[in-house]
Amino acid sequence: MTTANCSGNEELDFRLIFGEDGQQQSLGPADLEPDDNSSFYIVNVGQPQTVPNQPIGVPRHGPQTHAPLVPAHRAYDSAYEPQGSKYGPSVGRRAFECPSIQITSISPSCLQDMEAGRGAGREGEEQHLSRGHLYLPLDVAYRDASLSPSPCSSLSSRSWFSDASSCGSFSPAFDDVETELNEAAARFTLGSPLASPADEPWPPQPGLPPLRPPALLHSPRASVTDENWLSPRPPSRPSSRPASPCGKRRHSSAELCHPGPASPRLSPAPTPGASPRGSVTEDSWAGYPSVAGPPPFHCCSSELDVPSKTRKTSPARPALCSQADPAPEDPGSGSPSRETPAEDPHGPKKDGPPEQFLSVPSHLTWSKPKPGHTPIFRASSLPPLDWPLPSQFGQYELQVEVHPKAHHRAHYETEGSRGAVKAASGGHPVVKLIGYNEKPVNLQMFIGTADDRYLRPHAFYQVHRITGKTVATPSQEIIITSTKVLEIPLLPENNMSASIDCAGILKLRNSDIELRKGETDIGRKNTRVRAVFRVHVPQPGGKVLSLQAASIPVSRSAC
DNA sequence: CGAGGAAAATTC
DNA sequence: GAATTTTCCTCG
Repeated sequence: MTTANCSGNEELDFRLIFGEDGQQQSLGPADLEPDDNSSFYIVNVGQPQTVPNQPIGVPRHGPQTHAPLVPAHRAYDSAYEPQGSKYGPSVGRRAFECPSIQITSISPSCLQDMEAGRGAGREGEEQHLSRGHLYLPLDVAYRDASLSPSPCSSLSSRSWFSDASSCGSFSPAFDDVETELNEAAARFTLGSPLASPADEPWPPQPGLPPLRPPALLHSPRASVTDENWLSPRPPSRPSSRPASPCGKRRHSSAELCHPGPASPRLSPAPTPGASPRGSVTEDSWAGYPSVAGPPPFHCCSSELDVPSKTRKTSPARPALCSQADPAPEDPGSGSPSRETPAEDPHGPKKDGPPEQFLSVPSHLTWSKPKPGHTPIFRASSLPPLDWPLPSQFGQYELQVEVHPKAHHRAHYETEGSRGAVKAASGGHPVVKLIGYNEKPVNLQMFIGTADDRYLRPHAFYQVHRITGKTVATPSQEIIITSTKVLEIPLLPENNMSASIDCAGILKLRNSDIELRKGETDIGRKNTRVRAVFRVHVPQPGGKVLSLQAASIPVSRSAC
């Protein structure tokens, strides 16, 4: 059957192959290209693509336009795939909650069954998933078991699957860069909450490899969206402290996006019955259905499965607001990957988010940049935020010229902003793109883990856009696979350099994030973060060169 | 708004 | 009970 071996953290060996006859076949890099004649596919390998950073002024279109706002991070869980899913039906990218590879051998008849089972409870699904399917329930327990809390960088639960290096086996397939890299990722990243099967044609469009039938991808349960963001937060701190920030005098900027009292992003949702967890985490964001309207919050959740561990304080939690700030400024910098609800026709649908399968974190397969890998992507298919990228490639280099101070106190939603991250020198961090000076490009920034082995969006922290007279650098917030990303223009006239004086750090409550379905990291003592910068440099042929640079670790992000 | 500090609440 | 996390208060 399907086998996914994770030997140690360093070595990950995937052997997932099954033919129609049920015989195991070996899967090699070359096998990454789905064969129409074969009925097996690897689903949800990799992460949803983020939208490429396009030159300022150029509106982005793409996968990331869905508007879910959730705390960033977890790219792996963010189901997200190139918009339009031209590669096939969109499967919730979060098809799998845990790292795994699902191989499915689907026959036409089988598809029907599955289709029938779609929408049914898990039980029903399991029935349909027989041979050739590795079915991994999303049960939280599953992840917990593997969870290895590692305070510092949230390697924690994920450490088991380990470092990217472990995925070497798949890497080769992507060595061919621009050619197949994106396609492969797109094809194998089937799960995308954004595009629900319902919206996507099935079978896949002609010419495209058949993908897993919607049924397999669909989770009977609430979509990621519902479960996370939309869910109201469980009341916590019954006692003296009022639950949510609502009653408090201070509100985070996030509130701007939130209609209600709840904080903008993570605050509890007002709607009763919603899931207790709803946090702004990445999961939730990604799953947030695109609603017309800027604020991708979710105020209501259908998710009933409420973790026992909940915070009593806030009745509901506000969803992360991707565009809390419309970012009036820098209109021209159209962010490619903006996940504005309105922009994402394929945004996550409530009905669509598949969560019944454990997803295979992208890092599993592409954790670390490999020497031979070319960080060139199609503009329409940018690498996920947790995808390792080099800081330098050829003549280009993204460099953090001035690093932030080693210490910064992040603010909670319940507090006012604590200002932008500063540099040790007293100024602000400075990032520069070397080797390119042709036209403006967007510099993306998000808060990542301090984990040296696996840099990815931090589950407990989000970048926070600072505005005001003290801020000279224009910026705008976008949400990419549930991670808040700040976009700052790098202009030729400024030597493609930018002073990051507009980025603060928002601390999400541990309880909110940890309760998130699928979340395995723990927040306690996980207080080190890094500012991660990315830039997508336009290349001939509609491709972009993606570079990434991270700052030194910043600790005590929360006080 | 941006900080710094401290009390209150949680966790371990 | 100690360590941490969160929230509340104050001040400039």
